[in-house]
Amino acid sequence: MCRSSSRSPGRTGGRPRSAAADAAILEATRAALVELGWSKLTMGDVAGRAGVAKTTLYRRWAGKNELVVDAVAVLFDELELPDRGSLMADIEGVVVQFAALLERPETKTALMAVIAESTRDEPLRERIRTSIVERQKRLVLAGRRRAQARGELPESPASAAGTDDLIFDVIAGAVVHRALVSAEPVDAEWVQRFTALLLGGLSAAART
Amino acid sequence: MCRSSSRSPGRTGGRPRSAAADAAILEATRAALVELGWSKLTMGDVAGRAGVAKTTLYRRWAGKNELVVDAVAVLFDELELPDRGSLMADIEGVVVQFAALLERPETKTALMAVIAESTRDEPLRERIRTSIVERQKRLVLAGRRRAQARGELPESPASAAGTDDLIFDVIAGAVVHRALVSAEPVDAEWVQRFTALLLGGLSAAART
DNA sequence: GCCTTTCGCTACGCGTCGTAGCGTAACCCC
DNA sequence: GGGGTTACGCTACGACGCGTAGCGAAAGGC
Repeated sequence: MCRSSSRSPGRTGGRPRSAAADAAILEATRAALVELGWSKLTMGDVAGRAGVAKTTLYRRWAGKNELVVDAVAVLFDELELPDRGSLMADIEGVVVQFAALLERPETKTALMAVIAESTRDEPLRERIRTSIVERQKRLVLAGRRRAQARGELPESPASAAGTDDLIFDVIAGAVVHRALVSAEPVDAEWVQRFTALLLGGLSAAART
Repeated sequence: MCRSSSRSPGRTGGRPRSAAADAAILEATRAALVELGWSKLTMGDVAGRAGVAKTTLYRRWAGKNELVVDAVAVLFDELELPDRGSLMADIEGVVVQFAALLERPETKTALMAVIAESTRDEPLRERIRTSIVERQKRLVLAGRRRAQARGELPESPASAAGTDDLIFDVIAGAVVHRALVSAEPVDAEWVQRFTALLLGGLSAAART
């Protein structure tokens, strides 16, 4: 996750990295994102908030991009998919959760910024993929399997893996676009209309 | 669009702003985005490329954000929706076009960056909405009307305006997410699968 | 030909970047 | 409990981009 994991693993002895400092830095980064946003966030400011020296930050993260990815990634692990009884209810539930997560200023401001930077930074893109994107596909996987167990979707349709990726891009993309680009509220009515659209497409695909 | 439009309109006399300089600056901004990306793009560099003084940039744009929005907005006007004979073909066509536009480095890198900044900058968000988002909803509107004329969609379904917005968020969001977040290719197979999903949802909604 | 506005140019103070060097503190191993 | 090793806080530094001010010159309207 952070630079410390890329140190030579066979080493011994020496003063270990302070885990408390790691936590304080990531927390300070999120706080700074809330107050300052992306462009006005500085490494020196984060260091001051966390009560550590600026050099300590640079010993662990290469720069602002990597630091913010790690600070924000854990927020996405809050997403859950409890069994709400039907595929429709499950989808609506996760959409509402995701929209609420994107409403938080540290999330919305950081997510788009690091994605923008990742278009010119291949290692950063890979970091985002592994730390955020791939981890949350678990939600789609769980939802599909549960719907299959209920009989709402056919067992193992052709090329299920590609379908999971497609569903993920549609759900996450639509919610992000609605919330951040169109800048209109993800309210109950929109969620219901979107879910109905997606569900209609899924059942239509199941029929063929 | 640029600051010049917000000057006192009733003025008279004086040396007029150079339209050639405007064009050169916007072109230089796109070139700089391709080479440097967002974070390494500087106002001084753009001025140098455009062959104008740095002060000239600041006379017309408040900063990097506003400049880049104007430089990128015109690229989205290239999108067209020729009649391809069916709703399915029309959707596939516009998705392919949009994906190609997002493949261009100046587009992908700038779009996400200005959206990120807009989460903390209300005027910038409004500028993006009027310059980019609202203008491209014309594509959804044209596609729906054409499909209705063909009999593929029912005339004036309940709350068509909200549906147009929903379709726009789903299409644009899914393509952006696939291309920039998941960072996987928007190839012919994906386009067909996505279009089938969307089309299934639309026809399912039309049946109720 | 006068007035107004823009233009290119130079220079400036300010803040952030990312690094280097130092002395000190914390920990592991023997 | 030393000795070795590594992290830490602190300070200082050069480099660079920011955004503005002031100047003389150029370009157009009336």
